[in-house]
Amino acid sequence: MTATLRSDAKRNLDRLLAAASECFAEHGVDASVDEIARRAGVGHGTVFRRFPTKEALLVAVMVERVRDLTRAAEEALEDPEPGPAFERFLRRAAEVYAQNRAIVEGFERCVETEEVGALKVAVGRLVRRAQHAGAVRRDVTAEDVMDLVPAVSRHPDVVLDGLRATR
Amino acid sequence: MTATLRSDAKRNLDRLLAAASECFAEHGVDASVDEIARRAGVGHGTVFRRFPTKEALLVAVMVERVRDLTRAAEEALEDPEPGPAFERFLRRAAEVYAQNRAIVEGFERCVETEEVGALKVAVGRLVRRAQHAGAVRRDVTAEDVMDLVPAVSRHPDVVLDGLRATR
DNA sequence: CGCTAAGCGGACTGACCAGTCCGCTTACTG
DNA sequence: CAGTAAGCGGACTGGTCAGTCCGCTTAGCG
Repeated sequence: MTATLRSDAKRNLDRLLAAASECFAEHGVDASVDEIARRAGVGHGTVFRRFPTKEALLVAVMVERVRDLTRAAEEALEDPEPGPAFERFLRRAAEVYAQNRAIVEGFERCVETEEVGALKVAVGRLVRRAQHAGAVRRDVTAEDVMDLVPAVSRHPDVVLDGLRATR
Repeated sequence: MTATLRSDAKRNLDRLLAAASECFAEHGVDASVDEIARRAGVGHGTVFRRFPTKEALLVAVMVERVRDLTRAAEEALEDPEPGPAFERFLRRAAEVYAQNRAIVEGFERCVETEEVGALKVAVGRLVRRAQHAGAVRRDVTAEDVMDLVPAVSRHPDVVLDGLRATR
């Protein structure tokens, strides 16, 4: 996929991705390319040599965050207790959300990537397993749960209680 | 406060507010002044004759929405059943939220107005009354509840269950 | 009606931003 | 170490936006 880069180019690319990740997290998807380039210590022409548009850079960064979450979900699946594992994952996702102003809009830009597909699969398993164990109400899907992440980040007790199996 | 306006000016102001309300609802706070003016059928110079900045126009519009909600909360307070009245108000607020892309950011711009103060008072009463009646858990405040409106709009059953008194 | 101040709208400005381009620099190859 | 392609950055473009200004229009008073 990526042809071999010259060593300086590789270093700049790494810095660029790190700077973009920070800027998007701090300022949301409206963070400007200029600011990202400045923080990375490169000219902004360099940004567009690596990514055709700002959008492509955003997606590249967000896909990384999605992978982080997928990994967290898969780890939770290895926990023998379905209910607590589910809850731990949700709290983790809420933390990520709280620390990244670009998450919601960034996600929307990624919905068609295979990475988001993988996340949905992992969360789906996590949810169904918890439902099977009687820890989570039956009428919610993985998408509902991911939808509720922002609410969990601000009011975990209320939302987690609401998600528990009724009766 | 407002000096008497010439009849044409009054008509334009009314149209302007209506157009702004629609545009902000549809496109969020980033709706452009040009589009608002176009929809109102006026030149955009007219916007700035009535409001010093776009921000001021936004606040004027949002304050109206806040008043609507305050009225709804006060009506709910007249319902003899605290629990259902609280729930009905929350669903109503969620509807308003769902139909207005500017609500969240618009609210932030109004937090210091007396109108938002009045809303908080009314919702506070509604919440405490429902808590007294055992219909709502004790550990939430009016602000928590208003915070949860977006979540209610998408997942009313989960969130309302979470808000009910436990045990 | 005629006078005038209130009102009007659109041309204009300056700030900002994504994306392009090109002359200079530098890491690697042989 | 020399040649060169890969890489670089910043000037430039075109578009959008909020906010200003001024010559024209018109509501409404006397």
